[in-house]
Amino acid sequence: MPKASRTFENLDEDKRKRVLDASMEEFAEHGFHQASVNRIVDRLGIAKGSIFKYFGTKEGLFRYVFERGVEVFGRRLRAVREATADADFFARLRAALMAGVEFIEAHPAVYRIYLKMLFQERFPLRETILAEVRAHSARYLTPMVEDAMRGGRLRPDLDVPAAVFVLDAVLDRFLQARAVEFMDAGLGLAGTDRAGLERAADACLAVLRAGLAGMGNGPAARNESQSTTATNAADVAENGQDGAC
Amino acid sequence: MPKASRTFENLDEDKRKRVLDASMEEFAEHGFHQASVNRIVDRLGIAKGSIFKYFGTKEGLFRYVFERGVEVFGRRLRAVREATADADFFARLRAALMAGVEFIEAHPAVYRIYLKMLFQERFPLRETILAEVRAHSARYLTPMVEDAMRGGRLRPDLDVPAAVFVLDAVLDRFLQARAVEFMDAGLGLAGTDRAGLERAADACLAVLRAGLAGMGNGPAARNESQSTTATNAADVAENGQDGAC
DNA sequence: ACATATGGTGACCGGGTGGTCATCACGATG
DNA sequence: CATCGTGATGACCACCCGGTCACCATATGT
Repeated sequence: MPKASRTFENLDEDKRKRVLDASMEEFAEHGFHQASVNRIVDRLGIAKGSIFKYFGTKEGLFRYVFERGVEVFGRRLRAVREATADADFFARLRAALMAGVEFIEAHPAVYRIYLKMLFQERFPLRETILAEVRAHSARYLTPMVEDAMRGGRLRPDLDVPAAVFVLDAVLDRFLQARAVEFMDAGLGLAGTDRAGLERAADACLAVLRAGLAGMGNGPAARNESQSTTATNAADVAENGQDGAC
Repeated sequence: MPKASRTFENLDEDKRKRVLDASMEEFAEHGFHQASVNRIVDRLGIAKGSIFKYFGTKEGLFRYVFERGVEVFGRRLRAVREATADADFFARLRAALMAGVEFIEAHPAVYRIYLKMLFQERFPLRETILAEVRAHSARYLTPMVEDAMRGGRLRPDLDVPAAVFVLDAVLDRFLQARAVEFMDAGLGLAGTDRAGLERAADACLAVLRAGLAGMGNGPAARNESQSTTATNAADVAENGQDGAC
C-alpha cells in the first residue's frame, strides 16, 4: 500500500491542469491497463516518482482524473434538465441530446474513457460509475415520459419501461455514432457538422414519435420538434454552465 | 517477423478445438493486449513454443480464433433471414433479435470479444471486422424496411435511414443489455429467462411500431407481434442451423 | 549561516510480456 | 539399426511495466 500524500492539491493550477489533461488523454487512448504511467510522465517532462507522490497508485490517478470528468458532465446535464423543465417532451429530449453532443465535443477524452469502461471488465470504478450512470438515466427519462403521458402528449397506453429503454438506446447510440464512426448505421453522424447532426436528430425523434407503422401522421409530422421550441431549448441548454466547459 | 507454419491444420480435431476454446475464452475475458499467451498455454498444458509454431504471432492467433466465430455467426443470421423471408416485418425483426439472443447464449465469448473491440482502439482486425458488421447490418435492415414500405405495412413517409438507425440502435442495445447488465435501462434483461426476454422484445417492438405519441393506436395495438405470427417466426428461426450451433 | 521542510528526481526492483531456438521424442523409411 | 522429418518443449531474451526510495534543490524561519 503506497502513501497517499495530498501534495497534488498544493500545486499551482497550471501544472495541475497539465497533469490532469495528459493523464486523461492517456487513459482515453489506452484504457486503464494498457495506459502507461511512463508515457504520461515522459509527455509531461516530470519524474515518475512525482505521480506516485501525488496519487499513490495508477488507480488513484485514474479515480481522481475520471471523477473530475463525471462531475463536470453531471453539472451540465442537471442544468439542461432544469432549463427545459416546462418545454415540450420531444424538445426536452432534443435538448438533452444536443447537450450530450456538445459535451462530447468539449471533453472527448471523458466520453472515450466511459465507452471503454462499458465493455472492459476489470476497470477501476466500473461498477460504481456504471451503476451511477444507469440510475441517472432512469431517473432522467422515466419522469419525463410519465409527465408527458399525464399531460396527454404521449399515448396513454404506452409501456413506460419499454419506452424508456428504447429512448435510452437511441439517444445513447446517437452519441456513440457521433464518437465512434463504426456505430453509424447509415446516417453520417461521425463526420457531419452541427446542422447535419440536428437534422439527423430531428429525423430520429420523428421516428420515435410516430413509430414505424403509425398511420395518420398528420399532426405528429406537423408539430415536429424543429425551429421554435427545439432551438430555443438547445439555446437555453447552451448557457447552462459556461465556466465549467 | 515470425514464421507462419501451417502446422495447426494437421492436428487432430480434439486438440484444435481445445486450443481454440481456451484462446477464445482468454481473449473474451481480457481483450487483446491484456490477454496472455502464457496463461493460455498454462491452461492448456502445452508449451508456449507450440502456439507460436501454429500461429506465428499473438495477433495471428487472434485473427484465426475470431474469424472462426464471425463465420459461425454469419451462417446463423443468413439462415434466419432466409427462413423468414415472407413473414411480417415485425415478426422478422423479432426472429432476428431472438436469433441474436440465442447466438450469444451459445457463443458468449465471441460476443464479448465483439463488444470489447467496439470501443477499444488498437484491436487487430478492428477496422475490417467492424466495417463488415456495419455493412451487414445496413444490408440486412434497409431492404426489409423498404420492402415493408412497398407492401404498405409501414408508413409511406417514413425516413428510411433514420428508421434503420433507430432499429439498429434498439436491437443492438437489446442484445448488449442482455450481455452486460449495466446497459439495462429498466427492463430486467440481464437476469431474466427466455419468456421474460420475449415479453420485453414484444414491448420494445410495440413501441417501435406505434411510436411514443402515435394516437389512434387501435389497429397498431391489436395486431401486435405476439402469439401466432411472431412465435411461428421464432420457431422457424430456431431450426435454421442446428449442426453449427 | 544553519536547520528544516517540501516538492522533484530517476536509477533501480521484481515481475510479467511476446517471441526465439537449440534440443528432444518418436514414428516412418531405408 | 541408422536416418530423417515433424511436432513438442521450456529455458532464455530483451523489453516494459507499476512502484520504491535515497537523494537533491530551493525557500523559508531563526
